[in-house]
Amino acid sequence: MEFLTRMEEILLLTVHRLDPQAYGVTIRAAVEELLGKSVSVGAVYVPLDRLAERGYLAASYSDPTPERGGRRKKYFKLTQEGLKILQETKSLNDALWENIPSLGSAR
Amino acid sequence: MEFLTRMEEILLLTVHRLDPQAYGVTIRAAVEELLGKSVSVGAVYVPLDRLAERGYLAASYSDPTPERGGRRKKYFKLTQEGLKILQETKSLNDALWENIPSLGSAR
DNA sequence: TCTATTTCTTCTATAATTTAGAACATATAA
DNA sequence: TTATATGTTCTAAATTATAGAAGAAATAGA
Repeated sequence: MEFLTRMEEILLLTVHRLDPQAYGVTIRAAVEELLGKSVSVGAVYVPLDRLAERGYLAASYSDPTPERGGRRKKYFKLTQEGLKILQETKSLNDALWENIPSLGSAR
Repeated sequence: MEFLTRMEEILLLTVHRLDPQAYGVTIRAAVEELLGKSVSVGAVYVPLDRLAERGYLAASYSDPTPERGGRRKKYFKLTQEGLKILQETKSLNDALWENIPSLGSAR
């Protein structure tokens, strides 16, 4: 099975969660909140574009909005392929963590 | 939070699961079974050594065994640090996948 | 108007990680 | 003493992640 890197998993899930408000800035903010640390612009935009190239995300540009600095945004959305790979990733995760009692959640 | 790459997660969990029989060959076989595909020697040994360098795994060499080709083995075991980072990884995973109902397991 | 400021994306160089597989070492079998 | 099996080490190449400068386009305010 072809598997996602961790950053790819994080980004796909974040896009899914933010839908339909997922674009660079909101995605980056959500990832920073999740990880509890700052993340560079490149650390988000570069892999996002790669995920789109691979067909896991579809990108579309919005019109500019009438706000100061309101440039057009590049919105991302999961494709069917993206959903599929996420499901496979979940299966892998479940298999990986199955029967690991001694690591009970330490949230 | 410092987080594990996916391969690191897979390897730490595999070592944990195989304990006390975790050495290169058994680890590689387990990973191949998990992923359902063949994995090169380097893809396993290189990151294993890095995990040991970082203190997440402890390595120790066994004596050779009286079998044809029975060379000494390099056994790996999780350290306290390794357990800790796995627990943190589990927390991250739980947070990531929380409230993603539409991706119900597709095992 | 024209300059400042804001929002957002693109670009690109570097670092880090993964991967493949050749090379090497050493054990028993024949 | 040569063949074969089991294991690890080494290293070059490919892939991925990261930082952050640069660029583009919008409104605000003088």
